[in-house]
Amino acid sequence: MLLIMIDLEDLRARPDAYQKAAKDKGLKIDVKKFLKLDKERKDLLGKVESGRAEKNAVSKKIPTMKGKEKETTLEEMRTLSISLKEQDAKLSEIEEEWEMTQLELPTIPLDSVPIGKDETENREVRKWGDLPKFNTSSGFSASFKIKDHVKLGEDLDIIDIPRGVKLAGARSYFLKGDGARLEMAVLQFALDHLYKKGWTQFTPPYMASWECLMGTGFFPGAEEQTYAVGAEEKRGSGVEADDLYLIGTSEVSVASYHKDEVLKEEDLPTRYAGYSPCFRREAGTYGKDTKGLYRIHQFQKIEQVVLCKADQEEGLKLFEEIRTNAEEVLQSLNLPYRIIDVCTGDMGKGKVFMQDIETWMPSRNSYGETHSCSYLGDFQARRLNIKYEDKDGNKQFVHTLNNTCIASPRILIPLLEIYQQEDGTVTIPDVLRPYMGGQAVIG
RNA sequence: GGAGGGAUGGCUGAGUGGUCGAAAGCGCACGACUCGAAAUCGUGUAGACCCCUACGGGUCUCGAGGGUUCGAAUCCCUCUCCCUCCGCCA
Repeated sequence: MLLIMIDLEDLRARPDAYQKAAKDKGLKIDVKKFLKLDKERKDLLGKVESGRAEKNAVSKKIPTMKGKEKETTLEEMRTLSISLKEQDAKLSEIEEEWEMTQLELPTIPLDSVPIGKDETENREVRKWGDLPKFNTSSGFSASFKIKDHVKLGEDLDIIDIPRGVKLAGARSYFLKGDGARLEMAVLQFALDHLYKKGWTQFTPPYMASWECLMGTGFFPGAEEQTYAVGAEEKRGSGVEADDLYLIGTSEVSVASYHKDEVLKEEDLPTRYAGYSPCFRREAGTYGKDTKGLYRIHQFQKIEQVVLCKADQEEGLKLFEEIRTNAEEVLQSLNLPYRIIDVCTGDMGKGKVFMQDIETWMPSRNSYGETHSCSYLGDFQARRLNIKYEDKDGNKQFVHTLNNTCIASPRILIPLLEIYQQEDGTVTIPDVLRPYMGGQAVIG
């Protein structure tokens, strides 16, 4: 099955725009070289196809032939067959590279996206909420001794990192008692928030195939970041690996829900809320964010996944919608946050527009990423082969978007640290109390 | 884990080497009939890629990959998935 992951016509029409996008996103892609390969493929394909056409035509006539004519024709056909096979092999070789290169090609970001090489060039858009009073520019200094979430968790016996590490190695943890209950409460609160707005809740598979990881754009690229299941057992001779992978976000499963389907326009946009544990190897992050629950191998997340019409205006409207949903959750919890325009170098090859939400974390004395909102145009839809039929009966690729609604335990960092009291207890935010049997305090 | 059966177009389902990208039925679209509708009749109805201004033409696809053959839905090998029965089990 031939994979076409990009709008080839568009690429052929304006290669410079793609080359610029690649450069801005920091990708080592030579668009000219790809186009050369593309042409090579096309030329050879033409040859191979006309060869096959001839073969097919003659083959059709063979049953009507007799005697010597038949003998010589068969002999000729045997020779033709062999040379066709050689050409086929060469074509496959070219197509393999052609497909692999396509997988690396970027989408073109919106003009409004800041151009920059990494996260240091992301741009703050706006802030919401007042920073907690006990926090000053020098970090913790207040009328009482402030604790970070690790100390709070330890003292309250609601987070147990040492035992997590004992069982499963670095970046593992237990939530315990009210800590575990608080996590469930905040997750359930976020789910209900979406449910009230008509969103459809999903508990998806937590394992997904290579096609899903590739289709959502995580592969190639994030292999090192992904846990594979059954990797040692390669079977078959297909090009696709048939391992399963633990998902790093339910976006992988939920966006793949309609893989290879043609949807009806009136069914769009879909508003899907995926709940799942998320697994990340965090390879290559040794020494980074080693303390506490910020960067860990396993967490839980409610993710918003939207499929919509191939219309940028509508896409951006939905982008606002899903970002607002997340903001509303943070506002209900009264957690200060800011919105960040993610720059080209930090956004990933498939993204067209991306904003992060960062929530204030006293122990870091800074905002820390808690949400990531993305508009991917038809990037995922092409890879996943998800189309819709518009009013005129034309089939088009959908556009996809996604945003975190809430991710835990990272959100527990601001939650515990900001709501801590002088007596060492933690006040439970009003909106979460119904989910904890009316409980008001952890202490 | 043991034993069998299966995978064909939107669906049901025929097809065991060429006349098959594929019967028939259903569904759907258009047309005729009708005041209108139902029924009936007629016509059409997979996708991807390539060539072409267009008309049109070509290649590939019958779960996936490979093989045999001039020629494969059909024969051979490997894999995947689904179903039924038995066992086990949250």
